[in-house]
Amino acid sequence: MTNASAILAALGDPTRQAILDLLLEGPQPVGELAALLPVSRPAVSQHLKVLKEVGLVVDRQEGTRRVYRVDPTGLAPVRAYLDRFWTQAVVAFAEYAEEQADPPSSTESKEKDR
Amino acid sequence: MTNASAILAALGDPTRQAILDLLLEGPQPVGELAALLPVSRPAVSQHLKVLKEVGLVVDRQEGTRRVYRVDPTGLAPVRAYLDRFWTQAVVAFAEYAEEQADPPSSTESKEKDR
DNA sequence: ACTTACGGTAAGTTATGGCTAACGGTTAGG
DNA sequence: CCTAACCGTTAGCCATAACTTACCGTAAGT
Repeated sequence: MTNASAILAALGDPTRQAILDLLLEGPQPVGELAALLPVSRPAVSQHLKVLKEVGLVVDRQEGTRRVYRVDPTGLAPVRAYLDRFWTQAVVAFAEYAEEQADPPSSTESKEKDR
Repeated sequence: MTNASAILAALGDPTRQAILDLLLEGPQPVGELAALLPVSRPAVSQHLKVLKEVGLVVDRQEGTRRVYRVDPTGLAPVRAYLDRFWTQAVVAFAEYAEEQADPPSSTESKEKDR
């Protein structure tokens, strides 16, 4: 499942975010991406390697060029992770709120509520 | 809305991920977090500062201690961003697949399909 | 008032990661 | 077969950010 942490780390870099944004327009070869970005072609290659390792993009040999495209399924782990995170956070907040509104066994009227 | 890129960058660091995971168990003071992590207390403070700036956590003074907890709403921008990303990726893939299955106006039988 | 506990901040060091330049490998085309 | 286009990989440089140590402020407790 390519640990969600690794995917988040990959998504953390702004250049990789830019590459993914470009690939959202459609599949593109490496040279094309490099031409649209303020970094060199090898830099793009390295970023694509990272993105490929975590499963966010897939590549395809096309003649002498290598065309990359985003892999929709690659985002599944992050979505699942964030969903878990979301529900957990809500639960934690609910417990916290309840604990605030309904003090179980503490001095009841020590501090004013409003 | 604290740009989604900034939140993703914050989520990229493994130590911050660990801190957030701990905070999912419930609100905790800084010292408690530092005791559970392989880094010093100031390091935790600095990470909490970053997490707070992007809106992923909120803090609350509690006596001499400062208790942090995750803010569920802080994740909303990332969820929105990833949702957009997801649908875009699916669209891009659909166009790509269609282009593969139904070559519009290219040399039709130049390469073998199967 | 003094002390203790707790945590944010600053300064300095270290390490990680992104970038470029150079090289090599592969594919198509003449 | 030779050349040109395209791209992955390596080595090395450099910037950033993660970490520690030290210091200072604040809030209780005695």
